Amino acid sequence: MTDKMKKNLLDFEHKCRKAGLRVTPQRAAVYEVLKKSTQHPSAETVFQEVRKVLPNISLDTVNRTLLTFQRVGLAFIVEGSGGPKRFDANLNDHQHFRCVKCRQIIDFHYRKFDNIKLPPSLAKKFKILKKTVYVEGICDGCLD
Amino acid sequence: MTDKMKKNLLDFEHKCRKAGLRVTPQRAAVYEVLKKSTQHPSAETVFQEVRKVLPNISLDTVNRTLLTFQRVGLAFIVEGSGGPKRFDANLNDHQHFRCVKCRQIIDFHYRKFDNIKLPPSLAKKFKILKKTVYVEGICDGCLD
DNA sequence: CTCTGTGCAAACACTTTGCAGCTAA
DNA sequence: TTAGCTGCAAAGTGTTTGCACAGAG
Repeated sequence: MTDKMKKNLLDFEHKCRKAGLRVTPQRAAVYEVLKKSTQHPSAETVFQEVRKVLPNISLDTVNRTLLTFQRVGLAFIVEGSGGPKRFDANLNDHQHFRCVKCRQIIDFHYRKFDNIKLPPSLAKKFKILKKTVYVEGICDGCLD
Repeated sequence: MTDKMKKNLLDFEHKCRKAGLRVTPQRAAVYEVLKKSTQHPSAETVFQEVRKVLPNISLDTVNRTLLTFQRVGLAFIVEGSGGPKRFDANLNDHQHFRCVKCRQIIDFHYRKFDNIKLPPSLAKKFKILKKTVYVEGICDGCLD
């Protein structure tokens, strides 16, 4: 085990205790993989990777661990992922607000967001098809 | 049938022909529902609604119709929806670029995006938890 | 020792595919 | 007439849940 891994483990243990979670080899391994990854992996991808270290871990554990991490703030779920596809016939320029409670998506339109300037490095490297501002929160109906 | 519905139907027929699609009652009904909705419905939600007009339509047809609409540009799939959950342990400020071909998500960080100002009407009405810029396109690896 | 976390299996939700019959053009 | 579309059924992918046992505290 490298020094860096030891340090990460200590850091992880501290974060777990703060959240009232038990420190298990499975959780440590999942956290290691997630920290190292820059690809925003799905549960399946994390599972494949963690298996190299803990061959007996189950996909369910990975799933639950990731959800637990998200619950206590050790990880995020990438905006909008999971759940069914959502469709939109509004072809006009607009932005989306998503309520994390009722999963409703509410359109809004703010003129200043219509022509966002991307960093040149990005615009040069990739073919850009769509750029928008995405907002997440709790809607008025769910606030009560 | 109201005048507005007639007009929409004509508009829809025109768009279909331009895309080389046949005009079927199912497609017209799905399009009607999607146009009217401001909620970015899932296939299931559209299905429930369309059923009131065409009781015999199947969920599969709704699914395929929505995908067809997206293919020919009559509708969009809301960013990131569908597919498995994606996780992220990067707690620092950053933005996401998603490749529509390989579904990879690439982080980028542009300082100007760190403190986006939302329209006051939105900030007043909802509890905002997260705001970010979201970019979709084709990554360098998929461009060849 | 106790109670949380894990692994397994089954159920569930959403999507996709293959095929036979129907229908818009 | 005929290519494209629909409905049904089955299979595929991803997620969730219930339960018995194991292991962290």
